[in-house]
Amino acid sequence: MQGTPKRPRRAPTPEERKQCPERSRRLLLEAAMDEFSEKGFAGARVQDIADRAGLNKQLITYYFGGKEGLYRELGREWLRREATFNDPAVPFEELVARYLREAFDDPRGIRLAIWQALTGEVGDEPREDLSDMRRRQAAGELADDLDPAAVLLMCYAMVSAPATMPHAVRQIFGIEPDSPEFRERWEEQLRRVVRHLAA
Amino acid sequence: MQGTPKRPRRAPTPEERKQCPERSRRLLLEAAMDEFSEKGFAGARVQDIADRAGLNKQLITYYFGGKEGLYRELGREWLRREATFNDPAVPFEELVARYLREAFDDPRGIRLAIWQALTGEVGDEPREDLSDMRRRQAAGELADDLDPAAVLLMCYAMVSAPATMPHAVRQIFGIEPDSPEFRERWEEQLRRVVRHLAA
DNA sequence: CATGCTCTCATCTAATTGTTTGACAACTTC
DNA sequence: GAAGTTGTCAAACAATTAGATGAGAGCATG
Repeated sequence: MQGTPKRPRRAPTPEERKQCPERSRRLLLEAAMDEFSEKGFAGARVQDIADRAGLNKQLITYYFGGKEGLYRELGREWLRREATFNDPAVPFEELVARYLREAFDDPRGIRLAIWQALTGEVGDEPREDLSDMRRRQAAGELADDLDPAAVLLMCYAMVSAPATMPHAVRQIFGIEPDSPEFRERWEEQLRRVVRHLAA
Repeated sequence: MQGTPKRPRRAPTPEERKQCPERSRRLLLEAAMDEFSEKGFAGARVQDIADRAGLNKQLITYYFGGKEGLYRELGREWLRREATFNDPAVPFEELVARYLREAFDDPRGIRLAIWQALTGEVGDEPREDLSDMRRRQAAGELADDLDPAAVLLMCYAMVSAPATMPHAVRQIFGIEPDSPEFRERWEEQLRRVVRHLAA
């Protein structure tokens, strides 16, 4: 127990030290999104999150009250972003394609959602509004014999598929789920299927 | 450190003690399937698995070499079962419906697979055989403009959807994913969609 | 420049958890 | 029935990990 007399701590980049509080919070959230979406809540390590953010892990307790608080905050944040989609003016096929591209570009949100679903967490999201789907059906964008709710769920499932079952993609297609080839092929097929559901 | 002098251990049901080795293995595998499919590898506790099996947790090491060994064995076992499906004689719509019922009756396999996918485990399953799908397409069970591989993946996704996104089911349908109402409704819609993909 | 507040860090602590150890019962074989 | 093997268990162990503690910088305000 010899006391290394506390080295004066090397400068933590003084100029970017100034506006730290908000910056640190942001860094932690970003790092947490990476870790949690990759390994889930149980699998993620606060040490890894802190390392990734380049900060001390105690800050997780300081800012979010601990690992779980950080996780919850992440969920809340994602929910806020989620809400801002669905443009009634754009055709359904295009809407789905947009969602898909978003999912390809950053699968973390979907992965996080799946993890939450698997671990049985119950976020109290409001009941989904189906009136837009019904309108599209009435406008002929969707066959009359189909249930708008079911179609919506199927679209979710298909958009998420590359993230939730990458192994199946490899097995069936023989290519990597995140390769440009697959992206293109999957989007095209998704569009065709949507068209089939209109006829 | 007073030695409780080892109570003679209450009888572990002597008659069913006889054929234990295989029985214990089986019990552990079954319990492990429950736990792992419910909480994933990181979330599952060997203690819980042992409790559920009514056995001592040390037996997990004894039989499977530890938690991870048990997990792997489970994956291998599932793969064996998976292989025995796909009857070329039965129409595609019916095939999908069967898969779906299987998934509803015991979602553990699907949940386990999703968990493995999420944690990025790479089981080296062989390349999926698409010749049957192509045959069906040629026979008119599938529209010509669709990619058989894509349709197959979509079916997987739709069958798994209730397990992978129960939250979405509640949000969109407003009912429980495992309720008979939903089961029925989802199967019917799945059938209709498959029919749409044939036209 | 002293004082106080905010942000940050290194270290310690307590709890959890997978695995090891050693003992002992059941069954088999001789 | 003695000896050895196999199956089972309880308790100890070692590693991991989330959170607590306390101290020290940065920066504002008096």
